[in-house]
Amino acid sequence: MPTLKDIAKKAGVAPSTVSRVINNSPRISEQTKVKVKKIMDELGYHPNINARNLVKQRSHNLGLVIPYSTEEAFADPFYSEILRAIGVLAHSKGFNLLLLTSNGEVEEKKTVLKAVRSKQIDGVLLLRAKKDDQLIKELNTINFPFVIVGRPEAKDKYYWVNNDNITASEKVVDYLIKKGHHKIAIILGDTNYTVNQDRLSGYKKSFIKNNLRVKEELIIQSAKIDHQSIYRLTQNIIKTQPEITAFYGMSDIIAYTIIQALNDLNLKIPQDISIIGFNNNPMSKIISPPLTTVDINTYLLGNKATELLIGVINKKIKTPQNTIVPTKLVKRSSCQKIK
Amino acid sequence: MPTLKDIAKKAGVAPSTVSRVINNSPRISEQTKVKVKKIMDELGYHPNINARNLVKQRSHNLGLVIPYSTEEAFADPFYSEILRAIGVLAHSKGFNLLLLTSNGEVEEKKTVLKAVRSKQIDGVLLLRAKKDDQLIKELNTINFPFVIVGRPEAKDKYYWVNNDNITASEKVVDYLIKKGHHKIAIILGDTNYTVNQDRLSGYKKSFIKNNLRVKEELIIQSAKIDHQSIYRLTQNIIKTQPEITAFYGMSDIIAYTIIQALNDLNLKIPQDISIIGFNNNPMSKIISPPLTTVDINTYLLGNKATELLIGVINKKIKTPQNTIVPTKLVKRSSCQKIK
DNA sequence: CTGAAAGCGCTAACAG
DNA sequence: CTGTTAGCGCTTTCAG
Repeated sequence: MPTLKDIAKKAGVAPSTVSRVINNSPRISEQTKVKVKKIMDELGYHPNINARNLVKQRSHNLGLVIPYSTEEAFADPFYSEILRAIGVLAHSKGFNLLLLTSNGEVEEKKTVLKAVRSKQIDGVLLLRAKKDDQLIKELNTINFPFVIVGRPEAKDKYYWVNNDNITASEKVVDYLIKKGHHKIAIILGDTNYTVNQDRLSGYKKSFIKNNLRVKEELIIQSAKIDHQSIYRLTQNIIKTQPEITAFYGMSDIIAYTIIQALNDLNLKIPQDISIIGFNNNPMSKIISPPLTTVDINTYLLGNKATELLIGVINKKIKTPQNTIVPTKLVKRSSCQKIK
Repeated sequence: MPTLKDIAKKAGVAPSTVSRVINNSPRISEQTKVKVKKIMDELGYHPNINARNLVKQRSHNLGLVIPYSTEEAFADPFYSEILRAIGVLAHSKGFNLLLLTSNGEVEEKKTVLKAVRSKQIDGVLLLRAKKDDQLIKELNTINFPFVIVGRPEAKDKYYWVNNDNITASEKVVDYLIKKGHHKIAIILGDTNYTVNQDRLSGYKKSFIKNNLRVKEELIIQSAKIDHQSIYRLTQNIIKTQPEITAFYGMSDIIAYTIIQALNDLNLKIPQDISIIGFNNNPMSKIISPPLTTVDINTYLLGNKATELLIGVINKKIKTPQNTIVPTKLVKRSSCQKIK
């Protein structure tokens, strides 16, 4: 494998000249540029990226933090989709993606900080925001570029991209209420995640706005959101509170399980009970009945976050800012009017 | 940010000693090791990975090639799941994952080879195998470590991990035939991918073995496997050939769409038509009716492939070999006996 | 426009 | 067991 020096020697120029050709420096004659390029092609030369990173102190890698790879979380198509969006933009801007996987909060922090300190990445994309997030705090104190997909607690201290989950969730419930539903059960995951907090706030806001009482017994929080847990919770609550007319799942994945749990009790959707989800996974239009849900524009979320991060890395963007990606209620046939 | 030299100076030892401490060299006294480590902690030292990579000519990064990020492909939970498996093992062995995304065959090859030649990765994991695969050939001629998840055309030239798709597919069809189905439509994607070739072979083998004629008009191949395409194809074929009693989708994702397309024609699954899929996505047990499918053990597929690749990288494994991961027919309620 | 030379931060002989 | 030293392959002043 030839090095820059080999090229220089063969071309009869100095290494610095070759370097200038590689980096497309303007102060170089067209003639030598062509000559050097030809020899690079001949010898099949490719710059060693580690050498470059070492002197430039820059890796052109973006670190990607996905919630600890529990089976459930990772299986959510939300991550596939946002990964795709991030990948496309990063690639077009000359950045690679480094997946920072881990299986626990402590290990996650370690893994990320190691990549940061060892200069393996130029910035971090955090695909989640939670209460009292140690990783966020640490990255902030060392002043390392990072962007959060989600809402951090300190809204104007960080760079972030998010939906307006509160309003979107409020509209979901407005929609159900307008259809005559008053007993709406909501099932959500760990409220340490701000996304769950916000969607719950929206739920409550709608009730209050519509002069209805928020019934705590209809709010089902569960740290575990695997299939089995949700399945059981759903069946329990519908048995103890058969007056429920609608279920609101905090993600489409959760909604799917709710549907199955109810079907297995011989309840028909939407005739007996209405269901609504959140995220608009590709699957949601396919299942039966097609699921009414909120499109959160996952692709744009990833795209904007990546753009923002690259801006911060390149110091084009210097003050904390955020982008709100619009959402849209997608009405399908899993909800029905109550007489 | 302190460097190795800073540590050496402060500790009053040579740089090489510090290096030995970092690399856990045995020929070093416990005493100095403790002393140096203390100072590393004090100054918050972390080795610069680019410098290390440069001298070691090793990056400890695994390149990951996912089929061109078309919306459809990436949304398949198969990729989330295998990514998780790969991530877990890679991480435990001290490797990071570099996502090599692209949007087209030519660009893909470029992206991967650039990462290879610039020494950014130590090995490549290919999550697909296709006919006349240029990337595979190129990686092979430059003798770069890579492992294929899938069956390459030249079976004993490469390192690969796969299911026995032919046999598994044959058993799928055996199962349907045993239930009395003779008119079984199969819907599959691009047959340039060996996975599709194999699953089709299995389909044919079963028919022949059972002394039934393979009807070409029941084999529906489509390069595009997005929702809309499959939906239309399904409705077309059932209209033109209403004698079909079962559909076999080459992936669960395809099967979901088939179900919807048939439901929309007021056909009941499994009463009117039986459906079977392949892959056993997490969703498949949740939808209604729960889908009969083949569990391909995605996690093990990823795990074995990663293990193999790391073995090749570390030169523990030197001759082409392959692993077959077992599959299992998962019987659920989307298939029914014909009278 | 081009060259010489120093150095990014680390490892690996080789000596001792 | 530890120190000295010469690079790994590239970029970047500084001269010219």
